[in-house]
Amino acid sequence: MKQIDKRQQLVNTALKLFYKKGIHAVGINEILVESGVAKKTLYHHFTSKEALIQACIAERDHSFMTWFIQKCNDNSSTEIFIKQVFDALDEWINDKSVELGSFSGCFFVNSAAEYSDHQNEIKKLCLQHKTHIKHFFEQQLEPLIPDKNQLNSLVGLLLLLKEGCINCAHVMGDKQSALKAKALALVF
Amino acid sequence: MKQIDKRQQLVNTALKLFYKKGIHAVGINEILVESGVAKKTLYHHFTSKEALIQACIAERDHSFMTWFIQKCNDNSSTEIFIKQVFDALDEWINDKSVELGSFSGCFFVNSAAEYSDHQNEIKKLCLQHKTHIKHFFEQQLEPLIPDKNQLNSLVGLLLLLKEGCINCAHVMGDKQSALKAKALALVF
DNA sequence: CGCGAAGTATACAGACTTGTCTACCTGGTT
DNA sequence: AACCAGGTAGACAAGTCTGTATACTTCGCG
Repeated sequence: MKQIDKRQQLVNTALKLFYKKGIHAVGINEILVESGVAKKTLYHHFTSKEALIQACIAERDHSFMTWFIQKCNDNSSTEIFIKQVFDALDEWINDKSVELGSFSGCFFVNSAAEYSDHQNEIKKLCLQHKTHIKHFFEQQLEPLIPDKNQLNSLVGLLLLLKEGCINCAHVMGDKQSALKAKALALVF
Repeated sequence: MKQIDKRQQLVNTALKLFYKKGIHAVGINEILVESGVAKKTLYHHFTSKEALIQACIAERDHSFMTWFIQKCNDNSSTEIFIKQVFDALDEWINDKSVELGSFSGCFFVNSAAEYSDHQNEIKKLCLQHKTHIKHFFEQQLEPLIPDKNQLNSLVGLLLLLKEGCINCAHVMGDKQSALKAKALALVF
């Protein structure tokens, strides 16, 4: 760690640009200019653009999960938990959570759409993030809902509404979608 | 119209490739080879790649709406209508509707993610498709639900669940998401 | 003091991109 | 019979992309 870790600087800049414009639309030179880092340094830390992309996805997975878990830490009742989940999503959608950057839909959905091959490493990493979310829901709700079937169907509902409101907000511009989703989730 | 309309041939091939791989990932030469059309012919029908992309989005909007409206034509009760909607989505997700091509998520969500500028023509066309869907829902349910508030909240629910199940199926690989969404929608 | 890791700056190779241009072919209409 | 819109094939211009190479600088540590 010299002054500011150049590797981290590259990942942060690349992630910001990839998230905003899409992966294929952003070239390496743009990332270099924006971050103020030399090309040699990039290829010192990463073997290729592909490796940089994978590091960005890992970074986003980590920072998103950290943020989300911290926002939804109270699982004293299902009602409280559900409220936390969609209030957090509402904050994200309406740019009230600085750590996630300007809202531009789900980075993993956007990125997965740019790769067709299901064996592709990037596509697999995107899917992995979604299972992280699912596991988190299951882990938090397990103590509250003893019946396995009931648990699974609530987790399924939450995932469906989460994906739904993120996409309605992104492509339809409905910035209240998370609050609508919350109201629906609370009716069970 | 000579034998087979070359313009249509180009749009069909380009749409298939854009949908599968993403817009930026597909070059014009790939479209030419795949469709067996000469470059001169492409630039005879379209001023640029951008114009071809726009034609593809218009084509997808048209073919998707035609298919969807035909699948959801019975609005004798809200229950029947909701069942039709999610059964149609289930067919699409599980590749039982040939006219939509191999399922790869929502073409409009995928495409919109590749453009950052909200003034971009392509992004606007993607948003337009989503309003077409919304208007269709409103138009079909209006005679069945006299109360405006109730109508709006049901339309909102359907849009949320529709986007949700499409994305869960695409990025999480949950091919039963449409049936789950149907069950939830029917509880109101 | 000197070494080596990490950095800057930039030229360059080689492949790929969009879009233009020339030269030629084909089939229907007047 | 002659014309011409619409087609093929492919070379080419001009630019962009990733990744490599060269030459120089800075800084912490033994």
